[in-house]
Parts: sequence; structure tokens; C-alpha cells
Amino acid sequence: MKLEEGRSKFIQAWGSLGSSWGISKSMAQIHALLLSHPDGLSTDEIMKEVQLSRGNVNTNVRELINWRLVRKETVLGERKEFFIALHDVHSIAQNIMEERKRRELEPVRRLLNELKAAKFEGNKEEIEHFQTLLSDLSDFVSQMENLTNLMTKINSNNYMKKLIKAIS
Amino acid sequence: MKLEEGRSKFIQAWGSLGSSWGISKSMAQIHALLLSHPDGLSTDEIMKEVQLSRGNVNTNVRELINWRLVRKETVLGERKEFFIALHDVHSIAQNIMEERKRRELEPVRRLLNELKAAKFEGNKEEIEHFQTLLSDLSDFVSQMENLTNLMTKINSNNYMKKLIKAIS
DNA sequence: TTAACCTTTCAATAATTATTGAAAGTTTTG
DNA sequence: CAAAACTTTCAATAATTATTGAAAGGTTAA
Repeated sequence: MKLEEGRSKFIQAWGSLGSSWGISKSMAQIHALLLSHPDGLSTDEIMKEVQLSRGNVNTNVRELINWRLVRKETVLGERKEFFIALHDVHSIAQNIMEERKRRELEPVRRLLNELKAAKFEGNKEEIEHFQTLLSDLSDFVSQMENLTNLMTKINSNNYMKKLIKAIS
Repeated sequence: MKLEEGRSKFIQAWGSLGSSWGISKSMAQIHALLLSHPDGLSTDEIMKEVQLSRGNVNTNVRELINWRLVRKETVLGERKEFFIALHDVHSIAQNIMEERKRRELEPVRRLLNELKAAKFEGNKEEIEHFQTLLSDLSDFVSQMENLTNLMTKINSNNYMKKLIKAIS
């Protein structure tokens, strides 16, 4: 298989997988493209390679920067900006986990805290069941947060990585 | 606050949070409703409570059953079916993780395996970079899988839960 | 200062995904 | 068997989300 063909396959497939990750196809494609080009690409190069509009590339590259998966770089003597993917897979994993925590867990936490603070009136048993539910869900959220933190630890500590694998 | 008000707030909010979890609003609302009713509800009761069409309720309840978050039950002497949520939060967490693993990780694994098996022709350095990328991403996927397994372990073992919390 | 070059914004449009509701299907009951 | 009670399906429609591209905004170079 030609390398170009492999890369292209990767980019296309990564794009469609993006949707199951809650990420837009364009964003995932651009990410895949940049991951496969160690030296970074300019907006126009990205547009050409993945066949997307300038606005789309601009938006999604900035979103990738928000996720800390891509950084902007300027080359001496060049006017335009180049975008370079973070290539270390542990950092990628960590940034994705952190962003997902922020987007998925924090809003839940906020809701649960609000409801846990309320004083309810009504049928005693029903109230109790509802409050148990809230408290259980809180535990769940905490557990997910712990797991995220644990992943950070794993990344920075190879010994711990082996420990985890061993007990898993 | 009236209990009914709290529940309703919970159901509405859970619904909008659903989208950040990659779950449709209706599915999340129905799930929240069933979580707050220990004895289960019938299709018509769900329709009434969350104001959704029969078709929508049917589809999403069945999706919740696929996720193993809800089970169907028939009551002696009643013709209709009742839907009961899984109320144990550890099992809920585990089923969600497993479903997400299946949806999010497995397709990536398939793609990576396919590409890793290919023999590429082209610039040597570029090929090497691309293959390193593939292999790194494989490691990432494995790590996520290990984390999922770890969570299962945590759930079945309270001592391990404390261990994780301690080292996190 | 102005032209060239590049980035950003955003209203319009397209694509995707969710929802409805009526019709068809299924099972139970009399 | 037919009617009643319920569930499932699915084409049509609505709602949401992604994408375009042209115009506006910046910045640098001549």
C-alpha cells in the first residue's frame, strides 16, 4: 500500500470515528492529518489535504488548540501560521480525558450539588429514594474523577502503569 | 422544594446533559425518570411524564435496554410492560463504560489493526513516523481498555476502591 | 499609506440526528 | 375467531449541529 493511501485511509476513518467520540468529523480529520505530519501544516495545506473550507479549518483548528491537542507555530520568514499536533500519546490521552471530564462530569456535579443541597417536601419514602439516587450518582462522578486523576499518575509513572496492568 | 419539582429538574437537566454524553435527550430523560421511580413505569406513564411520543419512548427504552440500564418486567394480571431502571450505581457505571468501550474503542482498534498489518511503500522516514503513530495509538487504546477493566475491579472490591483513591 | 497576505467571523445553507404519529404487527382475551 | 390491548416500525418532519464562503479584521512589507 502506498503511504499516502494509508494516511488517507487513516484520516477518513478517524473522521467518521470522531462522531462516536462526540467530535465533529472535520475536527477529527484535521487532527488525524496533523498527527501524521510531524512538522505541522498551514491552513491552506490543511484545506487542500482534507478538502474543507477556510472557515471550517480555522474553527476546528482553534478547537483542537482548546483541547490542547494542537499548537500554533510561526516559522521565521514565513507570514502564515503552522499547526503542529501534540505527538506524545500520553499527553494526548491526558488532555482528552481532562477535556471530557470538564465537559461531561463537571455539569453533572453542578446539578447534583444543587439538588443535594435542597430540602424536599413530600412522601418520605420517595424523598429518601431520590436522595439516595443523588448521593449514589455523586459517588459515581467522584469515581470517574478519581480514574481520570489516576490516569495522569499512570502517565507520569511507568511503575504505576505496570501495577495497574497487573491488577486489572 | 416540592419533591416533584426536584425530580422534574433532575429529569430536564439530565436530558440536556445527555447530549454531552453522546446520548439523545429523550433517552437521558427517560433514564432519569426511571431512575427516580424504583418500581418502574409503563410506556404510557413515561409518555405522560416526559411528554414524548409513543414511538420515541419505545425506541429509547429499547436503547436503554441495549445499554443494560433498564429491564422489562411484566406484572401478573397486567397486560402492559413495565420498565425498571438498574438502580445500583456501580453496575450502571460499569454498563456505561462497557457500552462506550464497545462503541468508541473497538472501531478504533479495528482500524489500527488493519493499518498496522499493511506494508507501506514510500519515503522511509515518513513511513516510520506513521507506523510509530499507529503503534502509539494502539497503546492508548490498550490503556483505555485497562482503565475500563480496572473500574470493574474497583466495583467488585471495596479495598481496591480505597487503594485507587489513595494513590490518585 | 496602501497593497498583499493571512486570520477570523458569521449569516446562510447543508447534513445529520431526533422525534412524531399513524399504520402495521403481535399477543391476549372473551 | 374477532376485538381489545398493547408494541413496533418507519416515512415524514422537526430540531440540532456542522460547514461554507464571502466579507471584515489584522498585520506586515514596500
